Amino acid sequence: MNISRASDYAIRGLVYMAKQPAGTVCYVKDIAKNTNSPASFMSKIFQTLAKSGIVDSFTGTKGGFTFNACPEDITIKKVVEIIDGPIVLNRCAVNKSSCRNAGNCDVHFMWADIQKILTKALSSYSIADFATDKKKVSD
Amino acid sequence: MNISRASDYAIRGLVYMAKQPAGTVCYVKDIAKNTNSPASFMSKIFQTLAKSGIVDSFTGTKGGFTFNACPEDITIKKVVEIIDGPIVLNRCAVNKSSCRNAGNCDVHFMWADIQKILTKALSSYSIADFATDKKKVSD
DNA sequence: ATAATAAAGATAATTCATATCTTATTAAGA
DNA sequence: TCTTAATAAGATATGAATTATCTTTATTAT
Repeated sequence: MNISRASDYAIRGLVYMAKQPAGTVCYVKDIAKNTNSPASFMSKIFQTLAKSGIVDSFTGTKGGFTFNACPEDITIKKVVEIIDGPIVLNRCAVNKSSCRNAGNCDVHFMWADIQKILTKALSSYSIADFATDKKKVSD
Repeated sequence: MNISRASDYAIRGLVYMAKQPAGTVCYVKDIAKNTNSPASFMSKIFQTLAKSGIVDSFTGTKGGFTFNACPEDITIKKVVEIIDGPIVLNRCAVNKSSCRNAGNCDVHFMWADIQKILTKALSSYSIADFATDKKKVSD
């Protein structure tokens, strides 16, 4: 019941990028350093982000990644789904037919309900919410 | 971002028990059969449930497990926490000090917020909600 | 004494998370 | 043009957690 380190790093990495002037080419090395994450792992994560299209990648010297979307449009749900795959709280949450207890599953409705609540919450935040220092909240 | 098989089995097992007359001694064998789950795994799960106190266990012939609480009091959150441990969406969700980016963590507030929403949803359902056939919802 | 049950512990299989290593690509400079 | 350094892409490896299974022991009703 948690997001992966990879999703956490991806979110932090995208927030870092969104804080730079639009169009800035960022190196994994710098993204990793500024987010306290392992560079080699971050590299893998940004490969996945690039495949999804929300960042662009450029290989070779002076290559790197650029943010390829409006930070407002990139919700936390979207990032988590790109990295961890679809959010499925329980295997029977999606549809009853994929459930082992098909046709007689007591809990299907509950998981569908809770999942809806969770995904709504994840959709209510975007990368843009963290891209300015204004947003800081004290403990 | 999902509950474990173990939690799923635990919930189904407890629902099965709650459907029996109060005080009924249930065998793991029967619980497993009626929930389409592996008996040996279910056995382990019920050991954990017994340790937590929400079921009682009796060894020996005619031994088994009894439901040791009001099904209304056993929320889904409680079961998941007994089996999977505390619900922590992201390691920095609990408190900022446990976060690698302590003192400068953009996303702490978000995870604390989403976690609160999720745990509230998990607390809004209890085993009792599924212990009668009245509750059935069509797809 | 026997059979039925759970408890406890050991082990195994599989999957997933978390990386690291090697290769390909490119820009820039010699 | 050739070499080098910097970079991402892709392949591989490690380790931990999940999901079991199996075996032995303890307990108890018959």
